Amino acid sequence: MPASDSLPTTRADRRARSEQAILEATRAILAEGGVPGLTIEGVAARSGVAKTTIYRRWRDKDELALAAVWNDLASGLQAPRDVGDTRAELLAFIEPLVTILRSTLMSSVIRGLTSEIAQDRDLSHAYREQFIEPRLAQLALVIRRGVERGDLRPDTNVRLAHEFLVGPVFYRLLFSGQPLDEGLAPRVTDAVLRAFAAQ
Amino acid sequence: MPASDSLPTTRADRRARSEQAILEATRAILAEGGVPGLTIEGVAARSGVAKTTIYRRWRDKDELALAAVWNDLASGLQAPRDVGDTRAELLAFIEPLVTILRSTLMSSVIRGLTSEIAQDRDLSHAYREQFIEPRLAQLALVIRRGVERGDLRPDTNVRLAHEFLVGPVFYRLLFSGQPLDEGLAPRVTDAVLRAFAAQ
Amino acid sequence: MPASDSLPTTRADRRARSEQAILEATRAILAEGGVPGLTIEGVAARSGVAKTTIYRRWRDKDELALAAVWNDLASGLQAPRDVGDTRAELLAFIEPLVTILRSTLMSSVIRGLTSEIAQDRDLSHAYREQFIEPRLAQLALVIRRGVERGDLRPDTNVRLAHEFLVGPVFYRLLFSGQPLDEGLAPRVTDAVLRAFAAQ
Amino acid sequence: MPASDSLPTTRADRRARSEQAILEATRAILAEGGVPGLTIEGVAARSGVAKTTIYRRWRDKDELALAAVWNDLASGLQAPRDVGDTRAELLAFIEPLVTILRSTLMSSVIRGLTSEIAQDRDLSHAYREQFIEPRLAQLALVIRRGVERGDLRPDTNVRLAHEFLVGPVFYRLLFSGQPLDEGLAPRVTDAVLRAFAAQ
DNA sequence: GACTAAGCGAGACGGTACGTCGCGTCTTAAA
DNA sequence: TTTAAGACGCGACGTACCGTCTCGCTTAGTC
Repeated sequence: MPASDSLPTTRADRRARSEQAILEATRAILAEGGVPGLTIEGVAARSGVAKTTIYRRWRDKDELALAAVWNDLASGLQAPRDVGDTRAELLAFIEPLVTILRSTLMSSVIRGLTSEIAQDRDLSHAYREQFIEPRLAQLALVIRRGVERGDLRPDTNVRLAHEFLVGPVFYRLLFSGQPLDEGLAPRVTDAVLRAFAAQ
Repeated sequence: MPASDSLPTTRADRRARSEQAILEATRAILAEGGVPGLTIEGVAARSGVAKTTIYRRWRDKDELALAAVWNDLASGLQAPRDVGDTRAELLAFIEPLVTILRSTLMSSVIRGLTSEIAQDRDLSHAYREQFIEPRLAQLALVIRRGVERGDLRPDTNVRLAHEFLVGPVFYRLLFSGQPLDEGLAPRVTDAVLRAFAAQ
Repeated sequence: MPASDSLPTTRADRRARSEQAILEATRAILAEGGVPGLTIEGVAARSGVAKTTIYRRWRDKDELALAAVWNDLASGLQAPRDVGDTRAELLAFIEPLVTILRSTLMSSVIRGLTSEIAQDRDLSHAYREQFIEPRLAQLALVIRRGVERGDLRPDTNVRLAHEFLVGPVFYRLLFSGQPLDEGLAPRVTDAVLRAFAAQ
Repeated sequence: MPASDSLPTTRADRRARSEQAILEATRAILAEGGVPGLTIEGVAARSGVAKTTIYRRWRDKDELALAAVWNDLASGLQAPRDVGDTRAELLAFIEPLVTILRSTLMSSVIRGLTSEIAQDRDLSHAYREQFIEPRLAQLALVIRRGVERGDLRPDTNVRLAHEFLVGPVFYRLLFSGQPLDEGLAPRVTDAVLRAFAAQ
């Protein structure tokens, strides 16, 4: 801070620094009390930032919470590479999601935000645009390769397949309370393979 | 002496009458503004009942909202009868759920309560106990008959099958925004039949 | 008649017994939390009596509190006997009041009731009628004897003298927080004697 | 920083403006219904201020009520000037108190607050510190001059004299209901003069 | 090198709803 | 008839956060 010329502190720098402070504080609070424990006032106090600074960047606490976990969420879900094995690729598609949702932070954030995502027009739109659509695109490639290999029916519906892959995962997370254990991804994958097998 | 059909006003009567007034007001408010628009104060004002009377019966607005739709939810989901046709019975299991969730009231309530169900220990416990477990029991009968008929694999896992049936439905409701159209139930049913087909 | 040898329980008995239970509970609660801690609901719970039974006898918690300490208050303040010494008789008039108000129970009750006595028409009327007037009558006798003995001026105003005797005591109790110590009564007495001395 | 003298709506300004609105509303409500009629919610509604803003400044309605009349109370009770006449100065000490307490507003406020002042540690402390002690200091000067003039005994106890002057006034206000008429101050003054006369 | 304006911290404010307390009324059922 | 039991409408409480709105300070980039 005093370091005269060490940190040139452009406006963008200041912006970035307070943004980082906010997101870190948000993650810390989320880890402690989940979405219900998250308040803008709390984030402001913890990050040493003014409430207005937070409101300048995010509309409400839901957007903030999503932003706080966005990187981890997005970066953990990469497109499966072509490994010549449809089952392996489907597994590579769904396994990371299960793993991420097993983490306390991410699971509690998703649990807490689901109602908002399901209700808020803007938030749901953003969620689909930025999260679901890219995932569908990833899955479409896997399925196309599976069809070409003769593993999957040519008319396999990508959306439906996606719903079968992730539906059970979210259902466990949100409703049934069944564990997101290591057997889940393979079992889901196998069921999908059978459901959409060629012939 | 019971004055035939006047108003005998026993304690239970008063209790029941204000309970009805509360639940009706709750449904009306839910229909208008969904769970976010539901406030205890609003219900009290609309039902002509004191706030305390509401708090005497339900811990918070989530329990109240669930109670308000409970009857419709539970009564709409009956065990499929044995009709000698596994596909028809699976359809009879999942179709009513899709239909119910298509209604504005029920879908907005479920959307709004999901986060609470997923986060609140008591509420999630109650939800599983009173809602999921009975449904699993219903499905178990259908699957047993399917196995006996040679339609389903003997080792068909009821929980997994249930997750495959309802997971896509809730995923549409909460995240993808895809419509709960008439084709959904049959498509889900067929996929499950293939995924767990005998042989 | 049927009650064989147990308790004949006439209606008056029941009435008296619950009244005693109420007053005892009231005193206990007053001793613990003073007038602010006194609630009708608390008294009902503690005495095992229904709220309605309390309301049948006393209009509100102020009347109840006053009733609960009434006996002690009234019985402690007897008319000074003629002992041939005006100073001794004035002392015998004011000393017991100071002593009573030194007790934790009585002082906290008076502190807590003062505003009600000062504001409520009925309560203030009852207080004057049942408490102040008898005391004035007691003091009038003392003063008349003092005048006859030549100790006090013949035109000594009883009300004014009374105000001088008790005013400082209540002022300490309510406002100044000065102790109601043993020197207070004599000092007040002497001042009054001088203020109204003959000649 | 100096802000000259225009209308720059500084933070202090906003603070002062809402404070004035609150105190005015408080006085109006007190005038109408006394302390029992005073509610924070009522003050908020009448002053157009949020409840929280009131709670930010005063702990409860008693502090608020006291604050609302504080100026009138304090400004009305000035130290008697040296006029070379002890009786006149004692009268100048006690007369304004009687006059103030004759006003409907002030008398009803004091009646309503007395129990709180007598019971609440903080409030009673504040009352003594800010109100009684300054008055004792005023009276001490009067008495010192009276002693120097040979009107009062050299060992005249200021606290006791104060209690004799104000005790009767408050006793009338709170308990006896006797009027605070114009004769009261002179009679109290004369009695005190006799009680503490030199020789 | 001085000036402008962006961005920020600070924090007061109006507001909504919360969940709680105790009031005093009322009705029923038991003694 | 009196009581206990207890549900109820009601008013107010004090609290938690919300999102908005200045206000000055600090500083970066422009003239």
